[in-house]
Amino acid sequence: MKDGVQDICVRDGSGWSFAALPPNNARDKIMSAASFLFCNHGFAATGIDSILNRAGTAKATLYHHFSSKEELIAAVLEAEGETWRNWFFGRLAEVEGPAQDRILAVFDVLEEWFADPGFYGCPFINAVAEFDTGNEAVRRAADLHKEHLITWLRAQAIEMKVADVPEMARSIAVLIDGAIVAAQHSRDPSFARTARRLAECHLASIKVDAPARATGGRAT
Amino acid sequence: MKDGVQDICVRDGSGWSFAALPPNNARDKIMSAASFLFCNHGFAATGIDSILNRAGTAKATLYHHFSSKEELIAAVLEAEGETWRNWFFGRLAEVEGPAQDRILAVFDVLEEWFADPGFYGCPFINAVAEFDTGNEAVRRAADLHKEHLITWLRAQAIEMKVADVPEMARSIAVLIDGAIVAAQHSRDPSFARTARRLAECHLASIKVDAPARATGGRAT
DNA sequence: AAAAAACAAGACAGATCCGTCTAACACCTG
DNA sequence: CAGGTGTTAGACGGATCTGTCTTGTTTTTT
Repeated sequence: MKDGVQDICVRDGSGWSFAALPPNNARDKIMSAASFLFCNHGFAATGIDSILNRAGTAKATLYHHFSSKEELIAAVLEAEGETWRNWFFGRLAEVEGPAQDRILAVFDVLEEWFADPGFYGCPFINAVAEFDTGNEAVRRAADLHKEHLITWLRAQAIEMKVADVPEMARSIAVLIDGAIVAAQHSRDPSFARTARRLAECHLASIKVDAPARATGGRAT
Repeated sequence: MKDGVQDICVRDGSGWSFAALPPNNARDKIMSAASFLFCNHGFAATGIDSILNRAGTAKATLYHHFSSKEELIAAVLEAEGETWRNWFFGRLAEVEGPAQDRILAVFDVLEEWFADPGFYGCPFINAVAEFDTGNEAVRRAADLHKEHLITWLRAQAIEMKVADVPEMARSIAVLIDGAIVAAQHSRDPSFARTARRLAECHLASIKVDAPARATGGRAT
C-alpha cells in the first residue's frame, strides 16, 4: 500500500460527506484527507505522512492546528459525526407524515448511504472496533454520537405515544447498527430494506396493545 | 500502553474461548497471545514484540510457524472463528424443541457471550472495520464466518417451512450483528434481549401468513 | 545414541512512525 | 512599516516496527 495519490474517490455520492465543496484552507484540507484515509484504511494504519501527502500540506501546518495524531483523530470523528448527523436528520426532516413514517424512512435514508460507492461503514463503529478499551476520547465521541441518535429516536417514540419509549429506541438502534454492519460486510445496500421490514413488524406489534387500533393495514 | 505482562484476564467466562486449558506448545502460546492482543488492542496497533512478550516465546519461533504478521492475523481469525462457532452452535444444539425455539435461543446464547467480562465484540466485525478494503485475506475469513452462520440460519428456516428462507436468514443476521455492536458499544448485554424481542416479532409475523395458524398466543 | 526438529535469546537491518525544529515565504492588520 | 499569523519544505531524532540471522539449547523422533 504505497503512499501515492491514488484513491481519488471523493465519496460525495449521497451528498452527505465533507466534499461538498473542495476545502481551500489548510486545516480543512488536512481534515478532509485525514477523514478519507482514517475511514478507509484504519486509524492506526494511516500515518501522518500519508495524510500530509494527500492533503498537500506541510507537516508543521498539521501540528500547528492539532497537537497530536490522537487529537486529529478526535477532531475527525467529531466533524464526521456532525456532518453525517446533519445530513441524516436533515433528510428525515423532509419526511412528511406521522413519526411512524419518519422512523421507517430512517432505513430508506440508510440505504441511500449504503449505496454510496465510497461507503465504508459507520466511522464510530469502526473506531470503537479498532481501539476498544484503548482510547477514551474515541469512546466518548462514539457515545455522544449514539446519544444524539437515541435522543432523536426517543422523540419519535414519544410522539407516537408508545408504551415503552426507551425500549423502542433501543430496538431501532439495534436495527440500524445491524443494517450498517451487514451492508458494510456484504456490500449489499438492500440490508436496509431487511431492517426496515423488521422495524415495520416491530411498530405493528407495539401498536397492537395501544388503546386505539386505528391504522388497519398497508403500513408498507 | 507499555509492553508488560498486564492483561492477565483470560476471558474464559462463558467457556467459549481458547483458554480452556493453557497451551503448552509454542505455536499455541503464540496464537493465544496474538488472539488476545489483536482482539483487545487492534491488529495494526499490536506489534510482534508485544505478542512475543506475552507468549513468552522467541521471535524466530513465531516466524518459523508463520511467514508474516498478515498470515498470523489470518490464522488467528480462522481459529477464533472456529472456536467461537463450535461453542455457539454447540450451545444451540443443546436446545430441545422446534427450530423456532433454537432461533430464539440464539439471542440467549449471545447474551451469555456479551456478559463475559472479556467480551470485545466479534473479531470479524472488528477486523473488517479496521482493514475494510485493505486486506483481502481478512475479508475472506469474515465472509466464510458469515457464511457458516447464514447456512445454519437457513437450515432452521427450512425446518420451519417459512416462505422466504433467505430473507429470514438475513433478518436474523441483521439482528445478531446489531446486538453485537450495540452490546459492544454500550457494554450492556441486555441488547441481546432487545434483539430477541425483535426476532420473536419477526417470527410471529411470518407465521401469520402460514397455512395453519396453530400457535395462538404466548410466544414469549 | 544419533539425527532432526523445535525453541530461546537477542543482535541486526531497513523501513516507518510521530513529533520537533529551522529557515524562509506570503498575507493581512494595525 | 512593523508585527503577527498561516504556510511551505524538509532535515532530524528517537522510538518502534517487521522480518532475518546467528548461536546454542532443548525436545522429540528414529
